[in-house]
Amino acid sequence: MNLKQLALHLGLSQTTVSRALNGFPEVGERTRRRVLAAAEQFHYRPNASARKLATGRAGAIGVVFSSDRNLLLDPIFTDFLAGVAARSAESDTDVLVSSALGDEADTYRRLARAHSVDAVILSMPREEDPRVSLLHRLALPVVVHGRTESKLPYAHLDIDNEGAFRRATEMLADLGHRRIGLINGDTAFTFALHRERGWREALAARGFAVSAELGRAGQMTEESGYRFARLLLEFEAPPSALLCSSIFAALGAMRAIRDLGLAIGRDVSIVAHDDGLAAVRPETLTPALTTTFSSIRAAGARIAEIAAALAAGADPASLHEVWPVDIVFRGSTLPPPERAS
Amino acid sequence: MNLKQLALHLGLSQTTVSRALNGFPEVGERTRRRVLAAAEQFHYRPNASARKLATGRAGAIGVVFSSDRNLLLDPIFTDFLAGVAARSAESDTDVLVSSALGDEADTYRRLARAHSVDAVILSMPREEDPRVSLLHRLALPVVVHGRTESKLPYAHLDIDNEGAFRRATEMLADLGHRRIGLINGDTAFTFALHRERGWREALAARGFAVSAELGRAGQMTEESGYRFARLLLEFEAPPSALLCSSIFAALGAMRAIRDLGLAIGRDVSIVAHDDGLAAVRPETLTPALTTTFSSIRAAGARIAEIAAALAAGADPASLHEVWPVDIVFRGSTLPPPERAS
DNA sequence: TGCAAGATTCAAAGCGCTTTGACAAATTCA
DNA sequence: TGAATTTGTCAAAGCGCTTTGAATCTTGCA
Repeated sequence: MNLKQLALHLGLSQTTVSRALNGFPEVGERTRRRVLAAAEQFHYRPNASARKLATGRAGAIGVVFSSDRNLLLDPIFTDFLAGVAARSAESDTDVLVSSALGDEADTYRRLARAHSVDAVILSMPREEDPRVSLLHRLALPVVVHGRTESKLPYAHLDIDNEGAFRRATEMLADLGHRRIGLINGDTAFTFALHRERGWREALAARGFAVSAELGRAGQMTEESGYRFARLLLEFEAPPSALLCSSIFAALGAMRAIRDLGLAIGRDVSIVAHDDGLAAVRPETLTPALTTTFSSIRAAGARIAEIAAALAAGADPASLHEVWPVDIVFRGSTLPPPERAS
Repeated sequence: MNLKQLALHLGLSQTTVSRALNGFPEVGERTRRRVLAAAEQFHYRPNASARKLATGRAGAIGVVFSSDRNLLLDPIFTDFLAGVAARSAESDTDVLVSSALGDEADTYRRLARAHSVDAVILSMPREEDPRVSLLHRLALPVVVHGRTESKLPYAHLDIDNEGAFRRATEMLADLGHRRIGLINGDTAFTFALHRERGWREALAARGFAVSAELGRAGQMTEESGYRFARLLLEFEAPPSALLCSSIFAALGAMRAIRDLGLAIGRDVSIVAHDDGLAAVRPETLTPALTTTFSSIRAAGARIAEIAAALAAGADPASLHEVWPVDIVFRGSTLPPPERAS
């Protein structure tokens, strides 16, 4: 059943039916009701492609699997995407997921030139990210999940990674910790850079030595969490507390602590960033994990809204949000054990 | 730059340019080369919507976040989707991700009637899954990731869950284990049902009592793995080995074993199903985990191919695959400790 | 009652592409 | 050399929708 048939059936013009369906004001109330009823009855749905062609808008937003993480996939992406998809569904927008084969820039160019999407979501930005200016040149609106250095006005939503890790570090310092290790994501990415900065600043503010060797960055997997934690804890003067950039890394760090015959909390405190994944809940671990928490799913949902606004022509310069991050205090953080130092 | 402009520039008709670009045979070789060169030069890309409208095919496949797991998201979905997206990119097909708000059936109806996609991928099917017949009625080709009871011909790709868990159970039995627990996914889903069946059959084949209480099913999270393992291990006659349906559940089970002061492997053996996630690698754990392994990413890639074939009109009845599952023997499985029993 | 203003409705022109059926040019064959 | 093919190209007709600009029908008011 298409518009023509529906119009024919109703004895109306396609124009009127289209307008009635799309809520234009110049349609009589009686007529509108008739149209709506018939559309309902025949399960009429405008053909997506035809509508796109006529309006020029794709009615879709794009998400590109960045090649950076193409091999090493981040499980939190599911939650993020679920947030995006859920909110997009509400505004009847499609979500197009593309994988960048080879050059990621090509993928964006393809999306732009084929007019497949009205806006794209850019994940895991780097401090200097050429993608933002590329998209600007392509005139493809973008909302960045995170932040990047750019003079160009670009919409973004980020969480306060710096503040979160600063406060977490301060909290550990308040408990008496002097040597606080950081197990971070790859600092090529802005979020990791910000976290490192927060940690570094808090240490500096207290006058603690900021030794680079206490800050490690890499993949946020269980295994690398384990490896880094072991490395740090086997130092002459090991840290008495560890900050982990992901729950998976924290799992690895906890394993390392145990493997070394130490107790989590009592011997080595742990704070982890929690994105709110259902698969591993920090509050159910033993001991329950102190976390910096921010729901990545909620971020996805909000980003979908921003993308929709952008697609509708909103000014990117006005679409900036930085969400505060909660610290949830639990059993994995205790004062450091008594020591000579 | 659109087709018209390109044709104008070349002094050719739109027809010829279109045909040249799409590789039709009736275009002169010289002409074709000219057209291709110009298209390259001007970065011409056909407008996706226009092409869809003209051809009637959406050039996209759909993936629906099932409401079943909408709240409790599965991190392995990222890997699956990455596989789908990567392969789809090769065949220039879009991947549309939709979230089912409310009734999932509505989402499929919407996709079908708006002709947004040429085929859909159905994940986590149940034994009796109304979605398959719904999609059949909607004439929307479907490829099921897993299997379901249905008389209708439907394409699917599944892994041999039953065989995997049967062999894993047999392997444990061969090591001398008599009481083997199962920590499974929700048996409302076929994959979990099959795994349970494999476990059950192996036990029965050896003449071991198949006590229902040794088989537990629920979410595949760390927490529920912990809970179930604890429950089982606190029995009067606890299992000496545990089969876990996911690496996350295995992580929880390992924690439970340790919390009870037991040793993984020596006191309680563990086998887990490994989907190949990078975030948690069974071979790097202590002890390294014995697993049934099948890359969910590879499955996603192959499913994208099947979906493309379906979209191109292939007969679903001919598109069935069941992949064998490898068992990878590692340190977490040892003979059971000597006991009175 | 007559007419301007407002409320509805419509026919037709795109949107940018593919594809059909016709036509011209080049080639082959008798 | 002329007819019969084959090859290469084109104009035009859609695909199903939105939207413009004009036409028609109601009202309200003088």
